[in-house]
Amino acid sequence: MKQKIAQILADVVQQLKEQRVIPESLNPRVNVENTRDKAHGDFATNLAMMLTKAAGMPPRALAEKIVALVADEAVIEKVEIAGPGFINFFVNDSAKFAVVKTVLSQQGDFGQCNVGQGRSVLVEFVSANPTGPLHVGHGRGAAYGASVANLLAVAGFKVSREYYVNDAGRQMDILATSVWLRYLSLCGETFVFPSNGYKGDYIYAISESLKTQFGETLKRTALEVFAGVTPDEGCEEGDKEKHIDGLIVKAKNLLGATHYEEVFSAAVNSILSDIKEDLAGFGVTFEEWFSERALMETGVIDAAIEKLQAADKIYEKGGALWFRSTDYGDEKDRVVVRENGLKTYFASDIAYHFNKLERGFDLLIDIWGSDHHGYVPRVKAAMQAMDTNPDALEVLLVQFAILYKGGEKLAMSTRSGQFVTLRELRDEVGRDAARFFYVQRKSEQHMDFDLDLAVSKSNENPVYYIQYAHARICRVLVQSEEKGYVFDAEVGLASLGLLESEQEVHIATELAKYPEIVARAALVYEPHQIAYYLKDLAHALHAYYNASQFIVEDDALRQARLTLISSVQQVLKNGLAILGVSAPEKM
RNA sequence: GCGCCCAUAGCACAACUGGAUAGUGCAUCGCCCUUCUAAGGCGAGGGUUUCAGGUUCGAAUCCUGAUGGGCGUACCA
Repeated sequence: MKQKIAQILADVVQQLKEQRVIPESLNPRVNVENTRDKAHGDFATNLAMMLTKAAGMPPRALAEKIVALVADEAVIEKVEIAGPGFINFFVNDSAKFAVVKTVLSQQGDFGQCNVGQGRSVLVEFVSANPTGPLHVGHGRGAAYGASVANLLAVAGFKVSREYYVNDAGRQMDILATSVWLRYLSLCGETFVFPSNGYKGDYIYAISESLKTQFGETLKRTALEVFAGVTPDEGCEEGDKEKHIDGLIVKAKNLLGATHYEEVFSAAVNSILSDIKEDLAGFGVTFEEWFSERALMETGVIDAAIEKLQAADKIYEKGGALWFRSTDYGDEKDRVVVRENGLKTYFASDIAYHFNKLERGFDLLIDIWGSDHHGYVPRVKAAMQAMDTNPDALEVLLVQFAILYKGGEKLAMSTRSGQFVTLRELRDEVGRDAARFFYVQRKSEQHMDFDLDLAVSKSNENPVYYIQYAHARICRVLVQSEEKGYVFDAEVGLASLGLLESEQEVHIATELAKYPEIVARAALVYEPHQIAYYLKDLAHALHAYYNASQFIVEDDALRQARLTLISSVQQVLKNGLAILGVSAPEKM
C-alpha cells in the first residue's frame, strides 16, 4: 500500500517536471510515512514542503497542485492537505485487510525482504576469551549479535555467524598455568596461589578432571616450581606480572612441550565446550568457531605481515615491527611484532580480517564491547593497507550492561572469579526474558541491569506481554475447535469485509507495517525496533480481545475474526523468532 | 590533555533516521472479571527533550560551544 502511494507520487513528480513546475534535473526522494495520528489519515507525504523551494511557490499551494495530479485509485478514499503542507492519504478499510491474506499465505516467510540482495555477510560476535565462563556482560553481545544475524537473514542476506576463539597468547598460558597449579594443590602441594592467576571455581573442576586423567604424572614439587621465580605482589621486590610470567616459563620447562600442551588444551577445550553449551542453551549458535591458533599455525599471520612489508607499510623501531597506521588517520603507529619476537593481538586481527574477506564475504560485521572502540581505526587502517575496502567492515559497538544488585553497582572481573555468569542469569529469569531484555534497547545505549528487578519481578518483562498475546490466540483457536466449530481461513478471508471495528482496523494497519519494520531495522542493525513493534502488535491484540468476543455464533463473522487473529499469531511468531524468543501456545 | 560514545516524565527506555499535539512500560490515582487465560483492558496525572547559540518551512534528531556521565589513549588480550 505504501509502495503504491509512493509510486503514484513518483508519477506526480514526473508530471510536475513535464509542466515545468520543477526543474527536470531534480530527483526528489519521495517520502511516504505512516501517520501517527489517525486524524491525519493512514499515510502522509512531505513532498510539497520539500519541493516548495524548487517550485518557487508556497507549500500549501504546491500541495493543491500535487493533489490535483494524483491518479484516482479505488483503494484511496480521500486525499487531504493539512498543516504546513502535508498531504494525507486515507485508505479504504477493505484495502487495509488485504494484508491478512498475504500473512496467511506467506506464513513464516511473511516479513522477508530483499534489502540484502543476497549479499553474504559474516557476523562475528561474542568472541570472549576462553579463560572462563561467559558472564552477563557477554550476554548482551550474544543476544544482540544473534538477533542482528537473524534480522539480516530475514532481510535477504546470506548470513554466517562466527566466534573468534582467542586460543593463543599470554592469557591462555596464564589459564593453563592456573589449572596446573590447582592440580598441584590437589596432589598435596602447598603454596600461595598467584594473585594474577585465574581463581574461579571452574579452574578446580578442570584440575580435577586432569587428575582423573593423568593421576600424578604431571606432579612437580612446589619448591621446584617456585624456585627462582620473581615474588608475587605484596612481597619485597614483588611484581605480579613477572611472577605469573615466571611461573608460565617454569610450567613449560618442567612439564615439557607435550605435557604442557595437554594441560593447555584440557583447559581450553573444557572452557570452550562449556561456552558452546552455554550459548546453545541461550539459543545462540555459530556456523564457525574460528581458532586464532589455527591462524598462526597455518602461517596466515606471517603472510599478512609480509604483504604489509612488501607494501612498505611496516618499519622497525626499537627492535619491534610497527605498522604505519598513521598513514590512514590512526593516532599513532601500532606494533605488530614485539621486541621479544611475539606477535601482537593486532597482528592476528589484521590477518583474521583479511582472511574473512578472502573467504568471499561481501560484508563483515564485528560486534564488540564499546571499550574496544579505540581499536576500530587501526583495523580499518590495516584493511586499507592490505588493499581491501575498509567499508566492507562494519563494527557495531555494544555498551556493557552495568549490573546493579541491592542498589549497588557490581564489579565484574573474570580473573577474580567474582561475577554473575550468563548461566546464572538464565537460571534465574529464563532464556526468553533474558534474550528479550538484552535487545530491548539500542546497542550503543548504556544499559542498567538491575538483577533484583530481573529476578523478583520478572513478570514486568514485556516479553510476557507479547507471549501472552500469542498464547491467548492459540487458546481461542483451540476452544473454537472444542466447541465444534471448524476454522476455515478461506471463508474467513472472504468475510473480512464484516470487520469494521476500530480495533480490527488498527490490527490490520499494524500487520501491514511489519515488513517495512523488518527492512528498516535490518539496514541499521537495530533489533530493538522489532521488540517495540511486537509490543505494539500485542497491545492491539489485547485491546481487541477485551473489546470483542471472537467465538460467536455467526459463522462468517467468527471465521473472519479468527482469520484476523491467526494472522496476528503468525506475525508475533515471526517477530519473536528474530529475537530468539519462543512463542508459547499456553502460559 | 586528546579521541570516541551517551544525556528525553520519579525510574528504565522509544520516537519510522529532519515532520504535525514527543510515545511505551514500571511506579501513582480511578474504573472493568457469572462471557474465549485480569501475565489483560479503559481512563487520569506527570516534559523548557541537560544548558546556550546556529542551520530551515519544520530540530529530541544536523552544526558549534558549555555542563554531566561512560570508555579509550600498551611492545595486554
